[in-house]
Formats: sequence, C-alpha cells, structure tokens
Amino acid sequence: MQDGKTAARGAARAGSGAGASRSEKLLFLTDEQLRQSAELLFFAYRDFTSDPDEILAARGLGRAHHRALHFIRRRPGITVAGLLEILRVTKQSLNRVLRQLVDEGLVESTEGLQDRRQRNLRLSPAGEALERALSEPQRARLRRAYALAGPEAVAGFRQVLEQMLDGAGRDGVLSMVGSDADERS
Amino acid sequence: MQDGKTAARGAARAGSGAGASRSEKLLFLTDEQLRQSAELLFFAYRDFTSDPDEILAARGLGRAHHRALHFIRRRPGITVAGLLEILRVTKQSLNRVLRQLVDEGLVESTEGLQDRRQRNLRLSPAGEALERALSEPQRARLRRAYALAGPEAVAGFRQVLEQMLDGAGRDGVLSMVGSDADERS
DNA sequence: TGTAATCCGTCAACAAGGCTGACATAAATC
DNA sequence: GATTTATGTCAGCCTTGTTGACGGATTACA
Repeated sequence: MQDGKTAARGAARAGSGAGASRSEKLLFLTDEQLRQSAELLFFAYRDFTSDPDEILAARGLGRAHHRALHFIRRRPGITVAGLLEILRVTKQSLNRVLRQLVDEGLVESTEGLQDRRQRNLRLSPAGEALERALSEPQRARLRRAYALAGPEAVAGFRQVLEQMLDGAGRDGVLSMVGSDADERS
Repeated sequence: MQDGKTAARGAARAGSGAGASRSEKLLFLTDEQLRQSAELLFFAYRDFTSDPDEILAARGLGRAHHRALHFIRRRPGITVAGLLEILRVTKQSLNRVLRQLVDEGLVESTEGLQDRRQRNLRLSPAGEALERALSEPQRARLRRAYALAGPEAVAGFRQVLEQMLDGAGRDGVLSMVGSDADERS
C-alpha cells in the first residue's frame, strides 16, 4: 500500500496486533501513517465546516447556532436537557445561543406537555429555511464526495467513523444517526 | 456492528460482483441520509479531538498548541508563513501560540538559512515528547477503528475524506499527507 | 544605490463561544 | 411540606479567533 518516505521513516511496526480475526488482509500501519490519517481528517473536517460560515456571518450567527439548528431539526421537540447532552456544552453556553435563536424567531420553545418544566424545541419555518440553507453546501460536498468515491468507499467511510466513536456514547449516537424514524419531517 | 442498521441504510447498495466500475453503481442518498453522515462525522470528530484535552489542560495549553506541534513535527523546518497557510489563521493568532511554545522550550525557532527574514520551526526533544503524548490516544483510536473496520473500509474512509477536500487545496493537502492510499483519476 | 516589497513580531481592541459559580423560579416528586 | 428537577440568568473568566496599525530586518528590484 504505502511506502516511499513514509515507510522509510517509520520502520517501527504497527502496534495493532489483535490477530487477523476480522480480515485475512492485515493492516500494517505505522504511527506516521496514522498521523497522516489524522491530518486528512483534520483538513476534511475543516473544509466541511467552513461551508456555512458566510451565511452564518451574514446573519450575525456562528457555528454554535448551526449545531443547535441541526439537532433541533433532527429531533423536533427535543428538550433543553436533551440538546445539552448531545452538544456536551454547559447550559449557560447553550442558553446564550438558544436565546438568540428564539429571539430571532428561528426556534420555537414550548412548554412540555407531560412535564411543564421542560421546553420542547422545534424550528420555525424561518428556522427550517435557514438550517436548510446552511446545510445544503455540506450535503452537496458529501454527495459529490460519495459519488466520486463510490458505494464501497462510502460504506467503509461510515464503518470507520462508527468505530471511532467513544464506546460510551456509541449506541446513543448510532440510534440517533440510524433512526429512520425522523424521516417524517 | 459493520452492518445491521447501517448496511440497511443504503450505503451498501453494492450488490453487483460484476466488473461494473464504481462510478456506475448508483448511490441513492436522500438529504436525510446525508444529514446522518454529517452527524456521524460530527460525533466522530468530536470524540477524536477530545482525546488529548486533559494532557493539554494539565500544561496550560489548548488545541491550538496541539495543532501547531503536530504540523511542525510533520514538517520540520517549516516557516511561519508555511504554518499560517496550513492552519489558516492570522499571524497574530498563530504568534500568540508560537510564542508560548518557544518560551516553554517546546519549539525551536531558528533564522532561515537562505532567507534570514524567515524562521525555521522545529520541535525540541521536549516538544517531540509532548506531541507524541498528545497524539498517542488519537492514533490508538484510529488503530482500533481501522482494525475493527478492516482494510477495505479504511481505504474507503480515506477515499471519501480526500474527495471531501476543497478542490483548491486538495493537491497541497494530499502531497502533505502522502496520499497513496488510492489513485484518484 | 536607493526604494519597495516581504517576513516576522507585537500592541491594542474586540468577538465568539467555551467554562465555573451562584442564584431564582416553577413544576414535579416524595 | 420539603426536596429534587428543568430551566433561565447574571457575572466573570479563558482560549482562540479577528482587524488594524506599526516597526525592524532583510531581500528584491529599478
């Protein structure tokens, strides 16, 4: 697979023993090769997240707002606590963002039905429109990359990403990512 | 974990064993499915970058320092301008980080040989040690994910990431990350 | 040779978006 | 009735990004 300066540099063997249980083909990955993967991930994610920035800036919002809009759209009716758990930020930090979104009429916050202490969050039509505009360049980027790389590559891409998740939250993430239940938009 | 809900999702629509080129196999991806990919990428990257944080915090440093250490290690002798281009931040922002690293003896800044206006940056032994400690949990995460997902998945992972890069900087990035995991075009 | 451009460093001010701590209120629970 | 829970909010701090301005050293050029 790889050689050249890379292989010359890390004559050190890959530390991943584990035997060839999963596949007959072994992966010999030097630390340097793993660093290259980390770097690739860094650049890809940087480019990916850079897409919506101009739109956000034009409205005086930031990435934190985009994240909130994204997850509220994906889980309409989510509570503040639920959003806190997903985003892993403090309630003070989230509240600052949420307040702006509500004030600008992008997010609707309604009293919980069973528990009136809670707030159920959902996007207003304007919020939906903005979220769509923000995420469209990202979807276009993924669509294009997927088309160029092909179905097997896409399957591998998703498999590796899933395995990279923290074990603790993996089930939660995968159930969310994998739930076709929210196709009802 | 390799399949189940994920495979059912449509990433794996690659049934044909014939010689059909990968671009001929169609990908039917709804916007909702693309959003799921974006979400998965978000969670994976979040977990990935969370690894070194405790070590950094213990030394009073942040992620910006880790990024600088990483790229200086990968390109020893890089100039300030080169690092600026990679990180895409302002020189004032980078300088603040770089100054700390030099002050703490983690980075060595020497006068350029051909052009004495430039500074050539490299890690000191202490800087190498810190960078290694910071990146080790990330490499371990990748090693494990790669081993579990298998070689084909790894190849697909890298292919998709490469296709996600901005066209403008793709060549530069790929030459830096030593791309030979696949042959695009 | 003199002038302009370049590379780097720095000061100042500011903003986004994290954080902790403290406190308040309404509603649910025990 | 007392306590816990869900949420909101004030105040202040930190990191890391931004603009704008300026200066010194060095190189490139007319």
